[in-house]
Amino acid sequence: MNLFTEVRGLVLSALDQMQAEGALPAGLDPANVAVEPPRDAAHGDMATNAAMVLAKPAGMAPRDLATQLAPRLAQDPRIASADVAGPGFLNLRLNVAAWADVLRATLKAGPAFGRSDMGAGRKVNVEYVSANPTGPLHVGHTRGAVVGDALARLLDFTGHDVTREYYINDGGAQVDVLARSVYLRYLEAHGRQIAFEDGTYPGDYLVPVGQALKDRVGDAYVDQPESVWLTEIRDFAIDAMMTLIRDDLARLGVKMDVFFSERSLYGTGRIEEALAALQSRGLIYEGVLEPPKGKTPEDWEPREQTLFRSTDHGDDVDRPIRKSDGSWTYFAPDIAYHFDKISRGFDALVDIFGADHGGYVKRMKAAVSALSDGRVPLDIKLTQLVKLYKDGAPFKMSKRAGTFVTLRDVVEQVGPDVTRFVMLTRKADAPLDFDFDKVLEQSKENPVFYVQYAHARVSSVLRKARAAGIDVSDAALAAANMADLNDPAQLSVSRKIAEWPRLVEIAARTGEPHRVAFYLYDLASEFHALWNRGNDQTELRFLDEAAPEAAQAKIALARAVGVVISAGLGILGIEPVEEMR
RNA sequence: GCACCUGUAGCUCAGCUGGAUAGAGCGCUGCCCUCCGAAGGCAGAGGCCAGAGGUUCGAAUCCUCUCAGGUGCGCCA
Repeated sequence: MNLFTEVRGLVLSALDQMQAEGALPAGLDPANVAVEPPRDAAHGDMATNAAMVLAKPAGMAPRDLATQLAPRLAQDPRIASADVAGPGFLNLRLNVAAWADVLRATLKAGPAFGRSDMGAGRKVNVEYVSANPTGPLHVGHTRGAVVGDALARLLDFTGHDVTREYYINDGGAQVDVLARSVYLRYLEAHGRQIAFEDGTYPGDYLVPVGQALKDRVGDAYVDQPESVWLTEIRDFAIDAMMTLIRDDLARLGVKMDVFFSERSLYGTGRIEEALAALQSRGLIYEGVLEPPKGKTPEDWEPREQTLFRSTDHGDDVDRPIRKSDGSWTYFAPDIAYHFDKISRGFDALVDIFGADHGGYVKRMKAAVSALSDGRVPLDIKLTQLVKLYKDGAPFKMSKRAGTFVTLRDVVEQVGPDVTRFVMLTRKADAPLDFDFDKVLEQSKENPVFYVQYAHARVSSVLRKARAAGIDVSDAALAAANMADLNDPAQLSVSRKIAEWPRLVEIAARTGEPHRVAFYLYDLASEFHALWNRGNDQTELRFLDEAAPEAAQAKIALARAVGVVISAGLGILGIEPVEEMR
C-alpha cells in the first residue's frame, strides 16, 4: 500500500471527473501531476502540484483550477482538508483514519510492506566487485560489494528478477604475474632465498598458496623454466584466490549467483562472435588513433589497430579492440562478456565500477548500445574511494608494499552489519570516510547505532507488553482502535511510515540504496522523539500503567516502526537487533 | 587539451522524474535532566546552494560558460 499513489489516483479521478463535466478541457496529460510530502509539515500531510502543471494546457489560472479541484478531493473520507496555497499548490490534510489504514497495512504485510511490482519481473543483471583474482578484497572492493548487493536486494524488493554476477579477470597479464609470485612463494617453501622484483605481488597472503602448491606437487617445479609450470601454477593460483575472495564475500554476507570467467571467452570463438556482431553493423575498422592532446606519451608512434567506432554510440573517440601486435585489448573480452549478458536475455544491465574505471564508462555503454541496437540499457554506477581513519588519523594503504587494509580486517573489527551500513551512509559517487572508532560509538552521531537502538526499543516494548498479558500478535494489533493516535509526535511517525513504499520506489528508480539508510535514520529519529515525549507526557508511553486499554493501538504504531526498520535493514543486508548490549 | 565525478551552515553530509520560508548530525548559545522510559531532552543562532548567464508560473535540481578539488585518457587490466 502506497498512500501517495492512492491519493494521486484520487486526484487523477477528480481531474477526469472535471473533464467529463466540462470544467476542464479534455485530453490533458496528467503525467507530471505529483502527490508528495511537503518539505514543511505546516503545509499539511501531502501536497499536489496538479493545478500548476495543468494550468497552462487548460488555459486557466493555477489558483482557479486548484480552487475547483479542492472540494472534489475533500469529499473523500480520507481527506480532512484541501487548501489552496502559494502559487497553486493544493495542501491536503488526512484524517486519522487514513494513518490507521497505513499502520494496519504495515502490520498485515509485515516484511513485505513496501514491496512493489514496479520491476514487473524484468530481468536485471547486476555485476559488482569483479576484483582481479590476484589477492584478497580490500576496502574499496568492500564498498562496491555492499553497494552492489544492496542495489540487488532493492531491485529484488521492487519486483525485478535479479542476477548477481562477478566477472573474473583471469585472462590478462596480471594472472601471469600472480603465477610468478606464487612460484616465488613455492620456492620459499622449499627453503630458497627469494626476492620480489617490480611487478610481482609480495603480499603475505600468497605464502600459504606457495606452501599448498608444494604439498601438492613436491619439488616438481623447482629449477624448472617458466614454460613448464606457468599454466598449471596460474590455474592453481587463480583457484586459490577465488576461494579467498568467495570467503571474503561470505564474511560480508554477499553471495553471487554467477561467477563468469574472462578466460572462458578465449579460444572459444566468443570474442570473435561479438566482434562479428559489431562488424555486421559497420562499426569495426582498421585505423590510427590520434595521440591524446596535452599529454602525449613520450614513446608515442602512430600505429594501425583494429578499432570500434564507439563514437557512433556516444563515445568521445573510437576505441582499440586489438593492440598493434594483433592481440586483444582488455576491451575486447569485455565486449564479448557484455554481449553474452545481452544474449542471456537481460532487460537491463547494471555494472558497479570503482571510480578509477570512470574513463571506461562511455565505451562500455557504447558497446552495449551497439550490440543490443539500443534495446538494453546499461547503467554504470561508480563507487568512490573509502578513506580510513583510526583515532582521528588517516590510515595509509600501499598495495605495492603488500600492506593494505582488507575487507577481512574491516569486518573482523566492526562486524558485517556496521560495515554495510557505514558504506551506505554516502551516495556511491562521493568519497567516504570510514573511522574505525566512530562507527562503533554508541551515540546519536552514529547512524547504525541509532537505527538499531530504535528497533531494540520496539522489541523491548513488545516483550514487556507480552509479559503484561497483552495480545501483541500482528492480527490483534491491527484490530486495535487507532482513532486516538493523533498526537503530533505519533502522527509524525505514521507519516514517515507511510513514506516507506514511496522511498523504496525512488531508491530503486535512481539505483541509490543509500537513500534507504538515510530514510531509516529519519524514521528512527521520529520514533526516538516520540519515545522521549513519553518522559513528560505519560499518556504517550507505549505502556502507560494509568491507561492499559490504550496500549494496544500505541504498540501497533511501535510494531509498525519495527516492521519498516526490519524491512529496510533487510534491503541493506543487515540483521535488526532485539536488544542493545 | 579532453572526458567523467564532486562543490549546499564553522565541520561532515542529505535534499524526491524542477515545487512553497533549503534540512540532519557534530560544534556553538540558552534551558532541562536526584526518581518515575535520559547510552540524554527541548529550544536558538548559523546559508549569495562555488560564480555568471539562460530555460519557466517556479531552479540547489535542467542547459551554457567560468572557477576549484578528485579520477581517468592507444601499445595495463
